[in-house]
Amino acid sequence: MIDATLELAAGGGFDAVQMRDVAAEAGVALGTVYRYFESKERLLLEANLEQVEALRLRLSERPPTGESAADRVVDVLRRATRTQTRRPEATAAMVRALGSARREESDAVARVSEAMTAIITGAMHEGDPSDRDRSVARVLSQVWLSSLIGWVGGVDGPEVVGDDLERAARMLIS
Amino acid sequence: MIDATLELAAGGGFDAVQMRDVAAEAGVALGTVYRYFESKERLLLEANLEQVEALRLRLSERPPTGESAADRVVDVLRRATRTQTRRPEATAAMVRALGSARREESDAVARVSEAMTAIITGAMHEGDPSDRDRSVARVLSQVWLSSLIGWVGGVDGPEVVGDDLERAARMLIS
DNA sequence: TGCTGAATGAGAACGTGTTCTCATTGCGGG
DNA sequence: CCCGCAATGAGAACACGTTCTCATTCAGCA
Repeated sequence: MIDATLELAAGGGFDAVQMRDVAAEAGVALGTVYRYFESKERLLLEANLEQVEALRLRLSERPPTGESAADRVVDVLRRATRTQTRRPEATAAMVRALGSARREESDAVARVSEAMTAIITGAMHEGDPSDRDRSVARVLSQVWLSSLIGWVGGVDGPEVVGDDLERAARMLIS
Repeated sequence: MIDATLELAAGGGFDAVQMRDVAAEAGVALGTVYRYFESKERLLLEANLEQVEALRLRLSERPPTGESAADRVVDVLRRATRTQTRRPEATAAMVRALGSARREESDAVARVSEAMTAIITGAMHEGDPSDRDRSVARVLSQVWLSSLIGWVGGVDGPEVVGDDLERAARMLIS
């Protein structure tokens, strides 16, 4: 079902992910989709979580390059941004799910946000992050989300996301 | 229509703002609502814009207190946060509209975000903001949006919004 | 083999955002 | 006063997320 979701999302964004189509594409009944995912948002959030975890895996295999912590964080964020902007429709669908999540989906939203924060602290340096590291990473993940919302909403171009993140990272990590 | 929207939103959040009810409450036909607001999101975004402009007005009448730029910015952000968290349902409705806006509403999203950024640069000091000021304000408005999304989505408590903003402001403005 | 209960399939049904149709109203120009 | 026309009212109609119903399948078990 998640594969079907990603495929439909990549094709036409949020609106193209229609629950009936997800069910058909996955070869199950509509009720079965709702047995496992309580809403369309959750379905997209779980798909998003898979993507973020995949990113985390790729990063652990091929760690970020860069001399300073700031450089490494910028590298990670730009790589992530490039991955997202390469599949604009799929990203738009998942970001929209993030932005319109209800209370019932708060656990999924929290997992996505924690995964992103962990990716950023991981790029800073080896070992446990300090409190300040965690605060910085949290801010960056918030900037990340808002930038993506601006991009998928057509407010900014795709390059703005990376630039915003780089500026924020360099201001926060000295 | 915007008054009706705000009233309904204050009562029950995003889901309580039903276009038929907005029309009835405003004493117009459903088609008339759609003549002036192309979608439910736009209706809520225009309502949100009014709120943000009202905040800007209040701040110009009663400027933020504080010795340093950081203190003044924190004061503004905390006041704004208090205003929002006092009407949780209305805020939830408008934030959800912001988070799920489509391309057609990009102008409204941009206006909200610009208004917020202007409020923050205005709190820093008199006169024109520098490029760095603008970057800092942009980051803070992004943190503001993401924090509100986290709050209305039930991920964080209301106090987290203010704390996140204060931490971010103090890290960015020295 | 037959029984039981959970999972699933198939599809109807409902609510709400959105679109469409068409008659009515009201106003400015002849 | 009447015409033309844009705005509006009233409500049907449509699309899609969500819920519900009920029959069928199938694994585990006696």
